[in-house]
Amino acid sequence: MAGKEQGGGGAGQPPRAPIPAVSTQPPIKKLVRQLDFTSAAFAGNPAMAAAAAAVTRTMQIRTVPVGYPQPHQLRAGVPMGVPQQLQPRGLPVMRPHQVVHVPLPRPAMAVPVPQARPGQAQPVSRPPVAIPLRPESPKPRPRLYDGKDGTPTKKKCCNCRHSKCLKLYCECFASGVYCDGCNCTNCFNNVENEAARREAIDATLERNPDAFRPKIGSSPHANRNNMDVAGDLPLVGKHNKGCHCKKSGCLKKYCECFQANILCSENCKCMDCKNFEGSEERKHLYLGDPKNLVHMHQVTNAAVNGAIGATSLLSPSTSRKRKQIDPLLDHPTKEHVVHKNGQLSQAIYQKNAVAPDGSLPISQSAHHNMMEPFKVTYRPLLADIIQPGDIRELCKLLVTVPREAAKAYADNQSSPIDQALFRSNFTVLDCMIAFNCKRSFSCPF
DNA sequence: GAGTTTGAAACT
DNA sequence: CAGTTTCAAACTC
Repeated sequence: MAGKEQGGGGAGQPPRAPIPAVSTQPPIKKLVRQLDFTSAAFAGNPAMAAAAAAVTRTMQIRTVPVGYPQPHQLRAGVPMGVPQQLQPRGLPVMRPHQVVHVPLPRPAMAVPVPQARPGQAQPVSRPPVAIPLRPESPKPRPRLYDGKDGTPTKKKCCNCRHSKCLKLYCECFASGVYCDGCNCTNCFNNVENEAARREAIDATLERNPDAFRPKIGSSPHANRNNMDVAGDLPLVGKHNKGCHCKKSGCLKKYCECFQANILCSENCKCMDCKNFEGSEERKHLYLGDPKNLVHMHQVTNAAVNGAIGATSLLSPSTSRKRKQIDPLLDHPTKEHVVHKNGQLSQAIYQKNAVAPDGSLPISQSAHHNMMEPFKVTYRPLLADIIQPGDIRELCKLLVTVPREAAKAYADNQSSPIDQALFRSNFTVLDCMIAFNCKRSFSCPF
């Protein structure tokens, strides 16, 4: 009701507290020993330097810290919304290009950020995440599925008529952006109506503290290696609330899961769902329309790059939705399937496994009350980018060039320590390569 | 572009 | 929490 929506405390608020100290991103965590491919050891060998640089880039990709969206994903550095634990009644605040440490309940995505108010304690129980605030508008939270071609696009224009663009019906409002150039009527989602907007935000948050959070969160079960059978694509994250589709089969954009290019999960309460791993309908949908494949690739690229949340890249995911229990595995509840801490035993991983039909490895999850145990497979992050042939070429390069370089280096009277370091670097590197070559590559070092 | 369908959000 | 209504996007023609 309108009265209820007016209930917030927007007007007359005390001045906002200053934004916490400008942050810098924490140092990138090194997952493996960082190899110094830029060292002088390669200075005289362009080919080697190039190969080393390529490997270094690969390693850097792997070492993007969890919870840090890429800069382009932070176009949605939105000042609207959320961390209720921090700011139950948070309001949008625009500050020019500032970065704020914000405790996030879920370390996955760029989340609209309310600014702290004076007198409100800043909980410290959650790791801070740097989120830039921008001056002009609340920018939308990352939407991975904006463009019809899958390209993450600038925000949509709404066509609201009755909601004043102050309800979640309005995509702009829901995304945390002012309406700008929209086709809406009687719009209150603008600077001129900031007070009303604040109240609406308050009311919305009152109804649902997570209202402005990304709907597609990083699933604790999400698996970066979860590849789509039909589209040969990773399907990361899952809808936090799940969809409730009845007629669309979850294969139309009415379905928020489908729209976000994720599979329905156990969170969903949909009927006649066809948006699950292995679904023939879904497979045909994508295979039949190359544009959809492009869409999925583009969306996926954004997701893998962190828009959905890096954590989704690190843990197994729910990707397959099934409504029957695997008779071979009689787990009565999902708790038996999904570990409480979202982790799965390493034992159930099958590295580089391939589905029986020759398709890419699939991950499985369950649905609703009828769960199927995970049979998660593992795939390297770049498995579909770097092909085995590429690896072999790289291996050749890394075998031959270093030998020559090592010889030249040794001949150049380098110190034993330098030589040892030089060799040790390639031992680690070679192990990585050998792993990616499915152990078909014998380490020459 | 108008009308219909759909499902999320809002409401009771 | 479940059922109903409202709403706007997605879809169809």
